[in-house]
Amino acid sequence: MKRIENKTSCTDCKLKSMLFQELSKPELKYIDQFKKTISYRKGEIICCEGAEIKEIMYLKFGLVKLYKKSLNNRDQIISIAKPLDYVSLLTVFSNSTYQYSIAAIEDSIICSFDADTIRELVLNNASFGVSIIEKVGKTYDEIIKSTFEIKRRHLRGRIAYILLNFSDHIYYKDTFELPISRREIAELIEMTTENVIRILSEFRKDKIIGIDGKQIAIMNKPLLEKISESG
Amino acid sequence: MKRIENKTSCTDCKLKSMLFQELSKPELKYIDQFKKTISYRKGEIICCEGAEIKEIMYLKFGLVKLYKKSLNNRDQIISIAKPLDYVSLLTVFSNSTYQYSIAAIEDSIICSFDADTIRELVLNNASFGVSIIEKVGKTYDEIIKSTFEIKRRHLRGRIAYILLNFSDHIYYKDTFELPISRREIAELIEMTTENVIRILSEFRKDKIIGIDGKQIAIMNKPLLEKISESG
DNA sequence: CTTTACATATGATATATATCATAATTGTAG
DNA sequence: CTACAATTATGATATATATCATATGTAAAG
Repeated sequence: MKRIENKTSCTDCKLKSMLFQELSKPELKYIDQFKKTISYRKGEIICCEGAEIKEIMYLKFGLVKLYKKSLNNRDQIISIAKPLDYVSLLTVFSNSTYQYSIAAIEDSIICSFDADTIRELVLNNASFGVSIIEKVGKTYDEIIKSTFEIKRRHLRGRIAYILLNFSDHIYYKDTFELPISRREIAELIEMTTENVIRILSEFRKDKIIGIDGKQIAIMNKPLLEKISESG
Repeated sequence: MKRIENKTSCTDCKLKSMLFQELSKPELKYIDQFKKTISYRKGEIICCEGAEIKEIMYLKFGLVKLYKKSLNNRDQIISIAKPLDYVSLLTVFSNSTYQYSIAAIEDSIICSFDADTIRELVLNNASFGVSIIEKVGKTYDEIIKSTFEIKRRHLRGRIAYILLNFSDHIYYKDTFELPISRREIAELIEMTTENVIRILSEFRKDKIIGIDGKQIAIMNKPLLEKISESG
């Protein structure tokens, strides 16, 4: 189902900024030879935990979820990543197999580079290495921060927190379409699907949000923020 | 309360292996000039979340906890680190302030290097940079794995899991002294202090473990493992 | 077009876990 | 040595959350 395209060269790509800004033009041209640009449809799996890592992937467009599978069919979503957020995968330099699975939760475009080639580049360009350390470290710190924030809240607070997160840090709008199902929200903030649905309904009845399927409209943001903080 | 010593030079240090093996002798001599070796007593705070990062610290001996403070006086322990486990701090290259607090939970010895000096070294020695990426990435992946394992268990399973963790990955013995209080165990595996105490007592009554204060003896390991897996 | 599976929805009930209360023990500061 | 605080301990109770049951709507499969 995945389609490979190859239009933009790395030298012209505006999205290289975060990571590849340390690379020279010749270096960019060099990695461009090994680059694949792959589109994934919403729902498609990009990589599976345990599989061998052969390439380094960069999210250029879309939204993906990082998750770990649990035996009892209850996965845990580690984080939701958006473009520029990070090079998926974090694990690349430290492990030979993927430690997480990744799936597209919106139509996405991934730039994929041969892992050995990137490794070679780092050895020849230390400041490129530093920018990778910086980016990877910041991403992990954010994952840990977010886990911390979720764990310290009760269910209502968790729902409020995650709605505000979509609004303030992903869509930058008070009206948006949830990219994931109620079940996946449950896997993201550690609760049951029924309670996600129930609390969303409560918020709707209290006129804090409007719901139309996956469409969410935040109607009383101050109250939602208060619930996120203390509820 | 912290005492600064300076006996071993980095060139002779057996603990440099993980990270500094990529450095040449002159480089080791160079960082040696900026190195401080500091001893901390059990209970002492090594650094505080939010403070400016001026040095990179390496745990040479002892045991420390990485934790985040919560408003309601209920901290969350992110992980327990032992020597060679990692350079504390993970955050060093990605943030200007500490994202976690660190405290000694056993008498510990920390090697502390000026952060700018290390940064400079990385820029001059790319393979040193690669080894940092590898080590930091692996450490973060382990933290996320352990969080995943704790979240998917019920309370009894969590207690079993953490006891096995001390036994199998920290002390390599079935009899050991807990380095942390029941309250800290609660902060580590996300439950209340009372329930930690209660379940430990249950395990004692069921002859799975022996308890004498902080001294723990695992008496029925197969059963403890079964509880960790499915209980 | 029917069948099947999955997502959303809501109520009733069960249960795991937290909270509250109290006491003994241990550690610690004066 | 005494006084105070923190830790360990256990029981009773409250409550947050999960589980079970059932229904409707919606999307995928034959």
